[in-house]
Amino acid sequence: MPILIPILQGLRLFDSLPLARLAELSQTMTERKVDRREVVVKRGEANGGLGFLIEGRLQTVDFTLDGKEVGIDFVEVGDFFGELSIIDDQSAPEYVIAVAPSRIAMLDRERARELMFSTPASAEAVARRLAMRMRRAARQRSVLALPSSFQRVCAQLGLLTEQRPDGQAVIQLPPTHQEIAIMVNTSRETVTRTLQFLLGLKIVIRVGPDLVVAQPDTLKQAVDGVVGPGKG
Amino acid sequence: MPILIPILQGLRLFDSLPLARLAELSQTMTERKVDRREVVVKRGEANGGLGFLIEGRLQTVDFTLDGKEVGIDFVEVGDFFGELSIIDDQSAPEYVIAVAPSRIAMLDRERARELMFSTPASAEAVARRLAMRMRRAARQRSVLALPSSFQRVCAQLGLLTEQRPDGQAVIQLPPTHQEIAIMVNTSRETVTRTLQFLLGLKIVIRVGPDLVVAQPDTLKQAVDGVVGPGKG
DNA sequence: GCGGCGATGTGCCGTGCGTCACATCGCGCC
DNA sequence: GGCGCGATGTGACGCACGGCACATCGCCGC
Repeated sequence: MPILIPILQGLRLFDSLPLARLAELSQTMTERKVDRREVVVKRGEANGGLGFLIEGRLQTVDFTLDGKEVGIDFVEVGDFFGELSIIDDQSAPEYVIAVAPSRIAMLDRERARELMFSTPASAEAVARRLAMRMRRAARQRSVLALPSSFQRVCAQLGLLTEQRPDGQAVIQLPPTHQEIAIMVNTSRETVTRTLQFLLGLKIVIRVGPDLVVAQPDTLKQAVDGVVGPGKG
Repeated sequence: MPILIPILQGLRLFDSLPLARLAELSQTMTERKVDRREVVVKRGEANGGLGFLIEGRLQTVDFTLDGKEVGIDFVEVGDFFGELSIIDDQSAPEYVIAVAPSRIAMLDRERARELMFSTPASAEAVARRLAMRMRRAARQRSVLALPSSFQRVCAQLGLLTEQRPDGQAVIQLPPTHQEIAIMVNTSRETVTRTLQFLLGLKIVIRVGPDLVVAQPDTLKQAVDGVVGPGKG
């Protein structure tokens, strides 16, 4: 099933591509719908293609050496994923699962490789995307390295925050406590307790399904360990 | 001061380059010697060039949000570094410091950018290198996500191990306890105690300045939490 | 030799937080 | 409505480990 060209135009990697080429590619790509929790890419899989997220939200996850799940990063609409194993011909380093019902498009390995490296512009786009992932990974690591669970949860909340146009710092559709716990290497209960603490001091506030960070500065102090349970 | 061409030929990024181009580049590059502990790239620096490690060993480090140091990865001879800020024109995401006296060569930003993206082959080499870094980062993260300090230290030792041709698993010139502690987010004392435990059971053995992993399987069990202090 | 410094080893104490256990809530489905 | 299931909240317990303090060791310069 070919993919509609307007959809392809929404994908960043195709930005610099002439329409004719797009039309050509659209014939070879296939669309797939996935449910929440469904696995899109298995770790260890080789020969996977390049994936594009058209709608929904994906998460990359891994497992620790002792089998516990670790959340790594998110894939947002317009992003591609699965590029690593195409670049270095090794197996996929992590799982990609859907955290919301999603639509994805797949491009086979050979064509993807050609697309990525045939022109300097696209090669640069790929490199830029990898660079962005590296920076996100670095940020995530500096969270993971914080000494106390309480601080890590606060820091992760900081990372999840988006600035709304009206200046409000909001966490839209926050992950479940369990998901946050997995990302910052702590227990679900500790996340609950930390959130209770932050809600109690009105540092963050519940607004419908979203969380609003009412006191971003205080949250930063909590990350630094200045503010916390048993510290006033 | 130009760099000798044979030295440049030892650098992976230049593999596919014609000799004439190499000669040209050698004129514009400068060499620098750095001492142990010296800072090569500062985080936040923009406009840095592309660095190449000719001799010695570098480490990328960062600081947590609350100021503690975090070890991230190593740069080995023949690798390049500082590529992120050239790719995406943002400031350097982390520090690069020398962990051994080193010699490095610098190529200025514009020429580096041209070198990286002018040909598909070099663009691919850059992408491959970024991919390798991503995979290393992923491994490091799966260590950081282990629940207990003891397990993390053991896992880190696993990562530091190299297979020697004679089949022995060796950690050559092991980092100091403090450096290991920084990498796995624990305290120096815990690293000491863990090593004492492993040495006591002869799971690892000291051989001169190096560490030999005598029982790789047992070390793996320690990572899984099967073997450990208070578990026989 | 000696002095200085960084790396290592070890005891002890206090506590943060992982874990278990259970209550409650909210939502979708029949 | 009522049932079931996943998400959330909360108390209690115990121990791993971070932090401090101090001893020791090895190396380098002189």
